[in-house]
Amino acid sequence: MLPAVERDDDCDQARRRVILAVVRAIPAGQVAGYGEVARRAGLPGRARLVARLLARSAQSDLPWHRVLRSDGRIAFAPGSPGFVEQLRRLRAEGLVVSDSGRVMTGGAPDLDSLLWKPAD
DNA sequence: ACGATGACAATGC
DNA sequence: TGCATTGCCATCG
Repeated sequence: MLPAVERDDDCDQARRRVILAVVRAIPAGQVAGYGEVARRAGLPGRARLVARLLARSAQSDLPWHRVLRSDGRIAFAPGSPGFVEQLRRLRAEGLVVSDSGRVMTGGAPDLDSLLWKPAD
């Protein structure tokens, strides 16, 4: 049987696991915001937690570069190593990113705009 | 306990 | 678009 009581640590680990799963679920060529990831993970308002987590966990299969700030820009300071790397990875996936770090999604391919698209 | 900090977000100008 | 302000959460010294 499972332990009668889950340690607080296990709870945190569960959160991490879900967040990473959400990030891994972002399709190549698409992006998501920190807050968006947090919400999908069932942790509304914990955008900064997502950021902290991504900073710590560097798994090879983790598409951390697809996570952007809510304004659609790379979170790293322009010119910083992380910025350069993320920019490189995003462009490698076919995304159009300005040198300033802004990702051009070609409108707003979020759920709403997709669901409202009349016909095409 | 308390203030500073950070891969953030929402709002207003 | 860009910048400043405020709110939030988790760590750290």
